[in-house]
Amino acid sequence: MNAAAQRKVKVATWNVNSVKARLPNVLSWLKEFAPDVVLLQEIKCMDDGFPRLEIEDAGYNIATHGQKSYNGVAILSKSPIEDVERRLPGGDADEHARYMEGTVFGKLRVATIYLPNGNPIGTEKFTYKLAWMDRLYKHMERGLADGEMRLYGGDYNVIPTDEDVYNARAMRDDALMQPESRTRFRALLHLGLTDCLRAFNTLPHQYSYWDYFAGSWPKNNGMLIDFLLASPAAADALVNAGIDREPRGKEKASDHTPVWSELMV
DNA sequence: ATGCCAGGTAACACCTGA
Repeated sequence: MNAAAQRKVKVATWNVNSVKARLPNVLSWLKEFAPDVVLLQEIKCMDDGFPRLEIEDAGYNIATHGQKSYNGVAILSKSPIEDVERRLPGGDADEHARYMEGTVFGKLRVATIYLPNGNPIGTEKFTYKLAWMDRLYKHMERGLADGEMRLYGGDYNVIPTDEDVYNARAMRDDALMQPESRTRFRALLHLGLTDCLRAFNTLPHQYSYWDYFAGSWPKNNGMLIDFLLASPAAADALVNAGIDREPRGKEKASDHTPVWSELMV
């Protein structure tokens, strides 16, 4: 346990599906939910297109790893963001902006992850997903060796079990459900990581994503694909976790909603 | 079985997403 715990820090991960299109939603959520650290995915803009001034005015420091049109990740923090690293090692030809990490509150190492979707299966997209997960495994294995407090948050694009989706049968050929994807996700946990949500909520059918079409949100036809994974030191400091469904019900909502946890740092 | 909606880019159509 962290005997010197001093401050409760609320960390959230949220795939916003374009930070520009979502700016009013993001700003109102930052004000209402008041997270200390936010891990964003799918900002869908380059670094110089990020709405930096508006989010700084809300009280956050910002680090971005942007890309034109697709992907892109960011870290927001009420503390300075130190020692930022923007590449997931091992993919020399990989130009996708899907990973970034930095240190917040002087001691908590956080990563924002936009794991490849991988559909359709049987194509190079699925091969890329699996290779990316293997790279993530190796990087986490190295990172966890120092025993520090780490949180790996993001859109993992994996449905871990059939109880994490509204209709497993309808999704059985989806890349998010394949044994190869699930095995690799479990392998990350077997490194010693704790799924923050599941430390506090073991109910089935807890969702973080709902399709835009076919009335998925009002019918609660969702899936759980966004996670905060804690290193042992961070897991020891956890005090709460959950899913904030409010943003998904707003006008012009992202198809994902924030997953959050609180820990003593 | 299905990208049914949404965003970006570009250009009035196509790509990507999960």
